[in-house]
Amino acid sequence: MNIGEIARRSGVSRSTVSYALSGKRPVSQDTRRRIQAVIDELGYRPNAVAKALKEGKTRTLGLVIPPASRRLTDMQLGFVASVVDAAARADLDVLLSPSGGEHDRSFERVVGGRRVDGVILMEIRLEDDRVTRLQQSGLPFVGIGRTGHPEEMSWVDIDYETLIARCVHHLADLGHRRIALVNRSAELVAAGYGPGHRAQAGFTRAVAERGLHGVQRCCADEAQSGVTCVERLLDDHPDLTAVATINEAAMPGMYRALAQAGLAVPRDFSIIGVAARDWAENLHPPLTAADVPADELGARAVEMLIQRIADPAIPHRHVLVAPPVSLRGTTGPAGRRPEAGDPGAR
Amino acid sequence: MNIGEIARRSGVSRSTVSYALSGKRPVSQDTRRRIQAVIDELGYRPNAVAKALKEGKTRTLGLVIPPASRRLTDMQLGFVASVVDAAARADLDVLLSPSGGEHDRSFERVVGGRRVDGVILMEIRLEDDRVTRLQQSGLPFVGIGRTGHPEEMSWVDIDYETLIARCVHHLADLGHRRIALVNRSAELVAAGYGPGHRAQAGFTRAVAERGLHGVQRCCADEAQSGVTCVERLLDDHPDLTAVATINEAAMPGMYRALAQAGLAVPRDFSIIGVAARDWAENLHPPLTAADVPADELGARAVEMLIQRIADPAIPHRHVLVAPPVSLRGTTGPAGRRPEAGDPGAR
DNA sequence: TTGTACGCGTTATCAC
DNA sequence: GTGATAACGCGTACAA
Repeated sequence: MNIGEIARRSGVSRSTVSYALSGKRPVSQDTRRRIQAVIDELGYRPNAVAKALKEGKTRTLGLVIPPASRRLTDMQLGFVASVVDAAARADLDVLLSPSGGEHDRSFERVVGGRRVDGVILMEIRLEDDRVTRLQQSGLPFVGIGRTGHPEEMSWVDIDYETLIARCVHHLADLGHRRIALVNRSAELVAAGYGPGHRAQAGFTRAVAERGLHGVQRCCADEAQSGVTCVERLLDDHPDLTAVATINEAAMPGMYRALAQAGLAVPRDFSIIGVAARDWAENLHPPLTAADVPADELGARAVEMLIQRIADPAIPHRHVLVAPPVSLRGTTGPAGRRPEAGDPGAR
Repeated sequence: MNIGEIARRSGVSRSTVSYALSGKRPVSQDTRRRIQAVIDELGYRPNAVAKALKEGKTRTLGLVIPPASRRLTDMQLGFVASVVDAAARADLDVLLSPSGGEHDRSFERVVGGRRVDGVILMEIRLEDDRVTRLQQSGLPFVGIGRTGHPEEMSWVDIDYETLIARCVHHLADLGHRRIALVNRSAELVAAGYGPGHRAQAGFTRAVAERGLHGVQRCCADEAQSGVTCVERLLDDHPDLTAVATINEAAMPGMYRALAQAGLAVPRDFSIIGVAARDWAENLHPPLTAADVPADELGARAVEMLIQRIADPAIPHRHVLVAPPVSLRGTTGPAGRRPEAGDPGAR
């Protein structure tokens, strides 16, 4: 069922069929109708692969996601959803490449095989092989996240450093003196995961500026780890009165640990984070958080990528968002933790 | 940077380069090394599009997902993750098609344009245009879910009818007499969404078998709707003592509504569901549920699809899973609901 | 090992 | 203005 078959049955040449379909050359009403009738009858659709080969455009975007084995966070899912959505609106398809490791086969197929017109990269590290690979391949790409050399690529990112600092200041304004940062997993931070490092930097800076006492902890990206992480924090630092976090997945567990320790939020303990907007809203209780507009970021990344594909020579663009903190009632004035056996803790 | 360029620089013909790479014909050690040196130097990788055109195989699977706009449930995400994962293990890429409506452009591009070797379809309705379209296209496909004419396609599915019946029997065994089914959204059920209808059927049947009093409710797929749905159920049926549900997304809200009504689970009220295994485990409290092995189903679907691609003539296969109910403590003996103002409710 | 036809749609070029 | 011919994109595989 190819264009030659349509041409034969309509009694015209292949090029005439092509012109009739694309409209790039006028074709007489009569011929056009005859061709269309055959097409409708046989249900012919041009072969997208042949078209892609000829035009050198696949009309497909590659989306590199973390390996499916480890669960994606809600924010990551928000990115994926918005990228897929924005691409569909531009009549582009999305090819998924689940690749975390260094020399991933899926990544190599998509990038090396020129299966896509451009790539969107997630979960970028400060030093990232995939970025290097993409840069030398010349394939247009946009990061959701950035490396330690952010000038050399196009990206959209969340300003974790500023946002965590903002969280710390908010807590300090409420009178908290001893606070903790619950970061992403130790492996991720050790691997040079940007947000983890930038959150640390922002925390350290803000804590110093306000003369607070700050503790930092890594925590695996899942609820149970959130439980044990907070349990240990409470044990080790009886005078802790608040936590800031960028670890969405651990949040439900952190709530649970506080409840089990008999601490009411926000009366006895405050908690604040950086999280996807709708996720923070739907948490129970809704979390006071810097609301990351995941859907907007994915759409911006797609838009930037489409521009780079159209003209790879344009200068790199950088979008750094620092959304305001939405107060939803999980932070309050620092009190004294009603800790049994340590009534005078400060 | 194509195969001709490599051939020129190595001083051999294009076909020799091709054979050196594929190994389908012997090539002398010397020539092979010379070719490999050029390839390494230039970083040549065969163009996947040209290869796909020549071979008539894209080495890509299409995955049709619900439109990204409405959030995917945890079970759907589990399907996507396991499909992507299983495909990657077989060195296949996955092309996403977010399409819910009838004549979706993305779906038409993927199916009509022969961009993929096969398709996995999710969220199938009893009457589903996309299934019809795929059947007449001749493109191999496998459903995660099935239509009302299940013989005419290959699928893996969850036996919601049996599972909900099993839930009802479990509740009946515990002495519950008045129970409710919380279904998926009214629109989905009205549109002929299979699981919704089959759950209804199983519920109706089991309730009749045990002589119980059953109520059915549709509920939008999100937490807030779960709250109002349960609130209304409790209002309308003061003697209700248990709920069974297939609506994951509404569950957190249902828990909340029970807590706010002062009902302790499972002392005052029992709740049971059909849900993805790890999701049910991580809920708080962990939900007594028929544990759907989402990862296994996705992998099975991919495996079946790969077989159908290899030989489209093999008979259709059907995998219907009915996992056992895992008791996690959200069901207990029917008591009397400690309802203020209605102490004698039965 | 090499030459070459092929898969399929697009488009420049030529002819009427 | 319309229609047809042929080359092209790139890798594969048969015939020589």
